[in-house]
Amino acid sequence: MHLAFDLMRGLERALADAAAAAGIEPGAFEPGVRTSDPRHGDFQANGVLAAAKRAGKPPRPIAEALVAGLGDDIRVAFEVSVAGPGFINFKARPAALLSWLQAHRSRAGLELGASAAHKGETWVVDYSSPNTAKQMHVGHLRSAVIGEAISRLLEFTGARVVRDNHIGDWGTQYGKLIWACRRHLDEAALARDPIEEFERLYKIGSSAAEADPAVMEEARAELVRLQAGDPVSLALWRRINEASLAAFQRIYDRLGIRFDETLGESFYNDKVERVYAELSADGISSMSEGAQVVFHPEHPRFKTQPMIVRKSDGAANYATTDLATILYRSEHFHADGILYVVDKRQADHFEQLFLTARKWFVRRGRPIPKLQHVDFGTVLGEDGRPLKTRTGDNIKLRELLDEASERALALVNAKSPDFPEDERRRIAETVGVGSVQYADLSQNRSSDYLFSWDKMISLEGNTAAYLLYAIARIRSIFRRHGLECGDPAAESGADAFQTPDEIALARKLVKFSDAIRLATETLCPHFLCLYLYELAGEFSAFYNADKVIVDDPAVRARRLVLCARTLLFLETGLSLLGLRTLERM
RNA sequence: GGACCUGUAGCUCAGUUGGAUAGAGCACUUGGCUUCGAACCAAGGGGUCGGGGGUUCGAGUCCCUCCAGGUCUACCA
Repeated sequence: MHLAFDLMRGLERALADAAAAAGIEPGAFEPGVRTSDPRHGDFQANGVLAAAKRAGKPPRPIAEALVAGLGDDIRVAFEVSVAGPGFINFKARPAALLSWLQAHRSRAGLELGASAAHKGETWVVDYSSPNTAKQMHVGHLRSAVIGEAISRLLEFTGARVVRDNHIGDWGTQYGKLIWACRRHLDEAALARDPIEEFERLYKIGSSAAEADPAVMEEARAELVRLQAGDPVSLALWRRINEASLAAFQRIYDRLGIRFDETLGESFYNDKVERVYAELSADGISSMSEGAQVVFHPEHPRFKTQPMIVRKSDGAANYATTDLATILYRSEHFHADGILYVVDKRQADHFEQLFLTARKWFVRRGRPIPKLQHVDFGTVLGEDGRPLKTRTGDNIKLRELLDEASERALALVNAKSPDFPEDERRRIAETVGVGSVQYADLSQNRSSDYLFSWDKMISLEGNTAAYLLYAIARIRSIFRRHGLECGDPAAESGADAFQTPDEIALARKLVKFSDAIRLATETLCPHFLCLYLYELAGEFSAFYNADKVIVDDPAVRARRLVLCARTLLFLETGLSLLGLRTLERM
């Protein structure tokens, strides 16, 4: 029995064929296959109702005709029935479930099946993108975590992914910072904690400039010197960047992030002239109040609210570099798509940016990449306001991860006191950081979310710890019985699933492909989280009801298939979300 | 003022883009370890899906309107 990776797609094709054979015009029938409530089956086709409506005929006879026209391969694999007003239900037979699970037994095999979705495409993912000379704080968490998960999902589904950290390493704030560096730099403090020292210096520069117009003027002069390539200014600027990137990387290491490119704003310094010139020559931009701007007359708001591409003082702003960046990504990486994993408050900016870029590219006859703002909401404290410390400062990301790790360590110490200390620490870091990542990913990214230590680290419900625990239990079964996970020998002779809990788990397993497809299509990792949580839940129920290591070799083999695949899917799924997993905890 | 987002169980959230009797977790009640890890499982109560109108075989989901909260709205990113 051959079953494709994506069972839903297979059913859609079979139904389309049956419709053609039944004389329904192509285009008049959209199969509309969805996963369904387990009470009804595994998949259902909703399309007959709409087609019948259009044709002005009763739906049930049409559904029955389609079912009668299905090929033998479908009938062998599924129980097919017509229900209600005209739904077609498909319930996978136990033998088909086993067959699918035997065909998808490795990560490489899953990837092969999934990679059809974006094969041959190049996607640039723009995420994290902090400003240099500052610590990363909670505000930087979501972009980093969501961006990494989306990058991994796209890669898994066949795309070439360019992870680009578009850092803020240029702009007016560097004038003030360098002004302060020249006067107040404390080399000892810099050696101890460079970012802290730069933050201190920036505060000095910023408040001095605010208090004294002469200082402001000097700061501006510093910026001009830097832009002119003054060696002392440039050396300071490089030091700031190096120290900042090193600090960022320490956070990224803990989150499992590694960028392919770090092309910050400064990289586009010499590329903005072309933006000014082309937009102006193409008549896309105009002059208003001394600035070069783009209006969009067809847009209800942007007909009066312009996008400023060059400030009245002649300088570039983020709109300018963002346009130059799109051009670079298009010409240099040949991007088919560019994703911006950025706070939803910047929605207006991206809408203007994309409108402008498309007009510009159309005028120049360039291929237009798909442009999407992958937005996300704010992290809120338990008072419902943006998460801050008690004193009103931003919570540093390093301290947040430290606390997560510490809280997890207290738990590991309580639950597994006999493990060696260094292992307990490693487990705590994996559980703690993973809990932060998972808490963020498991919620719909577009809405704000409430950050609660207790919920996150309580390790109950839809949390990282629950999934990691399921993995640890499966690993334990194999370890205890001296078996290697996924060893074909241990699985040979398996017969079809029989008990209710075996069948329920197997039915959940074969929907892995659907979860990957859904999460990737919508760029919403929480769909994958939800699937993994439900999978772990089905496993726990099965584990509680059916003993795996039993004497009957056929029963043991089929249960080992379930254990091995649950483990594979949980580990693959978590790694696609950017989480590390554990052997034991 | 305008535009956009949000409103689902006491609390925190899902709801596969219009499908069948709206689902989880927490909290609460009850039961389950001499048996592969109880960081677990099983069972139970809890809802006018913010209000009202509409579209259709069918609406938490789409359109209109009102209410409440949030965000953005010309040279910061």
